[in-house]
Amino acid sequence: MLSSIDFLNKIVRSAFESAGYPSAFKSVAVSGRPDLCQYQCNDSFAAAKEYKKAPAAVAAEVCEKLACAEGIARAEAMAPGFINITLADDCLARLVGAEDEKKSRGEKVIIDYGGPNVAKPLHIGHLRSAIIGEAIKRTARACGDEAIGDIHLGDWGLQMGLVIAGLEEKGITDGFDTETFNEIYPAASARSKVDPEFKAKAAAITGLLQSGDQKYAEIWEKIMKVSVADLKRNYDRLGVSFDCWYGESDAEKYVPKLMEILESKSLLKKSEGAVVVDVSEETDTAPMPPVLVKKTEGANLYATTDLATIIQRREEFSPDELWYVVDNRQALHFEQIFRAARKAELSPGTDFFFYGFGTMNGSDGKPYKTRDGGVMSLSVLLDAVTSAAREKLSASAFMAECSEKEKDETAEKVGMAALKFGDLINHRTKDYIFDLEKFLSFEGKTGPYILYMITRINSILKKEDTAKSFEKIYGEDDRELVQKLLASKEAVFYANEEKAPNYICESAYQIAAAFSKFYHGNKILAQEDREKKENHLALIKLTKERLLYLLDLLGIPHVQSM
RNA sequence: ACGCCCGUAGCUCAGUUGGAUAGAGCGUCAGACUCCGACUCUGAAGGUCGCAGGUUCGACUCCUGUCGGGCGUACCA
Repeated sequence: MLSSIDFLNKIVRSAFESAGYPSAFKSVAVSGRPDLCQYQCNDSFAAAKEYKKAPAAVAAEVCEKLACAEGIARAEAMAPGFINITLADDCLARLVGAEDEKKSRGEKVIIDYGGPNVAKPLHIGHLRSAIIGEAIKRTARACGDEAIGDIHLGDWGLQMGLVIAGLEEKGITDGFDTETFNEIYPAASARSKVDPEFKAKAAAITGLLQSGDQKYAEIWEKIMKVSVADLKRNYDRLGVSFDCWYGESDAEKYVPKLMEILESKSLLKKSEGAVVVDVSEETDTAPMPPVLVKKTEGANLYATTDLATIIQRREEFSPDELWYVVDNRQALHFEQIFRAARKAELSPGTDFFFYGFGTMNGSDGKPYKTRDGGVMSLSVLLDAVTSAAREKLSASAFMAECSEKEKDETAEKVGMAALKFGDLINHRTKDYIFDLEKFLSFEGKTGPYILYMITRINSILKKEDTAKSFEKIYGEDDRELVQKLLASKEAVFYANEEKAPNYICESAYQIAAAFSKFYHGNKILAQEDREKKENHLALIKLTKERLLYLLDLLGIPHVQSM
């Protein structure tokens, strides 16, 4: 599929040029008035200003040039100066059926997302980073970037000391599993808040571990092995994968180097006992707190490992860009990190970006909790979604003859599709309300609705397929479907520009809905006109391919039938 | 106190460089199955885009002020 906007941009640009307004043209857009035209260009207003003419006159001149261009069905100037363009059906069909252009190799990007802590159960706070980060990564790749996903494990902080201390108390040295962690960590964490002695012990263990103590290093290795395997299971379930499983422990090796650089550039300062880097700038209108790199007692902090990680990534990958897909609430922290990294030139030539996301809330608008007010673990949530999907699917006649195993697999996929689509349809930066029933519904903008439309296409193609390619539009319904397919090209582009997967969700829904309308209005298999039938089959095949492509960018699974 | 984000239909939310009549889903109401999967489709009602100014040919979008909500502001990550 080729971009209709790219296609039109070339034509309209040359029309502006030959009409004598070479510098005014910027871009064509999908029309906001589909009753008038398919595409519009508003740059006659800019041209009018620049060349001191009436917008309507400019629009008329440009339209005159456009009228004879190939592929254009209509180009009309409308008061006060809009340029309205409609493409010819055969042009639309040609664009939608064409092979994709090869993407040139873009930037090398490292995407930091996921960010789970080792030996602590994944909870719903980790959900958005994982699924948004995954969608952003896949979209970036589709748009030509070389994207590397790094999970950035929290495997080196105080929580490791707490878990080890907890294990020691119970005399556990081996044979533990994630269940053990689920018990030990919350208990140890709670105890450290009321029992200073225990906390000191955990801190001491953390210190020993970090300074290379043999005994603790061995326990740490075992914990890592068990925990990482468990994390992989959870992320697999979500369709999320990482190229690198590096963690804070890997960055720790770069801390001496970091301190050396900061020292050599005279950026370190003592402040209230701690060692800090001042990152305030003269243009700041608000106070900017310094970055703390060493605690009073000399230990490292969050910021220290984040900065060291930048060095690590530079040495291994020399990335053009570094993207952090992290909770909005860490915006200030990363602003500080970016400033410190630039000031110390930790990775010259690398641009840093913070792509924050909002929280998932309950129906009360507050962060989602379990019934007793605790933090809900991710696996509990995923199980709940899957079993609700299983329940829903039990009404399906199409599932009746399937084995229990197949039913389970389908329910898992439908559940994940519901959850991920329900999340990603919301704008990344905003909080949203988790509503399982709504997400799982077959009606409206949901994952299951889109999957359902794919199963309908599958049903038809199973009965009759075609090897012919799509080349002809017959009526309003298929024209609209073609336009929605073409529009998805721009949706992917904008999603990548803004790191906003909701554009892709919306586009997938638009395609599915347009297909559904087409499906209801046209008999495909019973069509007597052979050529028309072949074209319709080819069109729904294209539709299916496009939907699968968009779902894949979102990291959303699909099913053959449900 | 300061800073950032949000406020759009009854509810949940979109809204691409400022563009034509502000959109969608759910819900409500009225319709559509002898037919490829009706868990679907068609149509209708529903709005002073929090409020007040300003910039502009044109503002949900930009600027200022104001009200309401969320979050953040050095030794947790």
